Amino acid sequence: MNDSSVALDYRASDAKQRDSVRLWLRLLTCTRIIEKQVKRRFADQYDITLPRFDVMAALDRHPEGMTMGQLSQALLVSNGNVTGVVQALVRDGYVGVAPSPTDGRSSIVRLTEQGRHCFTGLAEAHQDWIDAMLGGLGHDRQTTLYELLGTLKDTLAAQNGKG
Amino acid sequence: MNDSSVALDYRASDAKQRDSVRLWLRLLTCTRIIEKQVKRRFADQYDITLPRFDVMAALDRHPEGMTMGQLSQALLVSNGNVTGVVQALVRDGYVGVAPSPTDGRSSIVRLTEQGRHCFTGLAEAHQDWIDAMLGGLGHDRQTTLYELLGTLKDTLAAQNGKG
DNA sequence: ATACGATATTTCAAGCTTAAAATTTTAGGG
DNA sequence: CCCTAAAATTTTAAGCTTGAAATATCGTAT
Repeated sequence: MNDSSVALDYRASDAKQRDSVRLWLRLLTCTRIIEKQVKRRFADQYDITLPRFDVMAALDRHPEGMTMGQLSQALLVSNGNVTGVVQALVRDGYVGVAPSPTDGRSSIVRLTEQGRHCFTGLAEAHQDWIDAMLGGLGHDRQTTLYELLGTLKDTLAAQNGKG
Repeated sequence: MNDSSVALDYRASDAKQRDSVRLWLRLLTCTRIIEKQVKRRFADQYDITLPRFDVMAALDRHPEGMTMGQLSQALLVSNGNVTGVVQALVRDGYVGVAPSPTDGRSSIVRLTEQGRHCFTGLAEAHQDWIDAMLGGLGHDRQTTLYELLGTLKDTLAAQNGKG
């Protein structure tokens, strides 16, 4: 068992290693650990990948359907990426694609009945896993962490505008 | 510009969305934003990928060299993955591979002189970017966040042992 | 009507990622 | 020396990811 902070902490013994880099590495480590867990459990227990879950989650929130472009924007991934993931979900019967009635360029992607049913179970399991993984923090620390990450997200967004 | 928290926050309007899931989504969003920034800057300014930087960073900390297996362990990625990334770095002249003198199965990977020189610049830029991105938080909040993430990492590790 | 710029999507090439199978070498017992 | 189990690595197949190029369609100005 390798301690991931040590693993990812390049130049750990280097005094020049700046605090913010250490913070970043720790943020990255925590995220990767959780992501890996979730990914593995989805694969083991539901034979589904994280990107497919993400697409289904987005579609679940939009029963009216979404275009490829909307999906791409919502998930922060490229257009071409969405194409492949959606095609896989179509093959599996979880989503359906229909031409847009108003725009010949667009197609509307929707969960099928099977897809919606499947996703319900997926989402519930997902929430349980996350609850179990983060619950150990305790309510107060979770709240503080949530707020700090909110501040971080805001400062990042502010820089994004400027830079 | 899309607000990523909204984007990733599936069932944002659903009261059943649990607090820990919201926390997880925010953690994920922050990490992805920073990772994407760093990735893009490495690509634009140095024509290098994140995984290659990671390998070089690990090798920089081990001037004596590392085996493929050690690299794989240190970076938390698979064996086969390391093979490809190292091969790319060899092609670029940044690392060299030599057979292990003691174990015919193993090869020792090291930064070349060019690789070490290149990495110095990379690491400096990397630290500057992270500093700029996280610095806006302020020192106290950075410290608190660092500590909270440490606690999270510990509770995750504890579960890993049990689960 | 037609031409043009903008928009939506797909295709493509390159690269990262993993798990599983195959390969090679080591080390130890006959 | 041969056999075998374990260990290190590579290969392979499948999938995700991106950015750029190619298609197709829309809307509009002419």
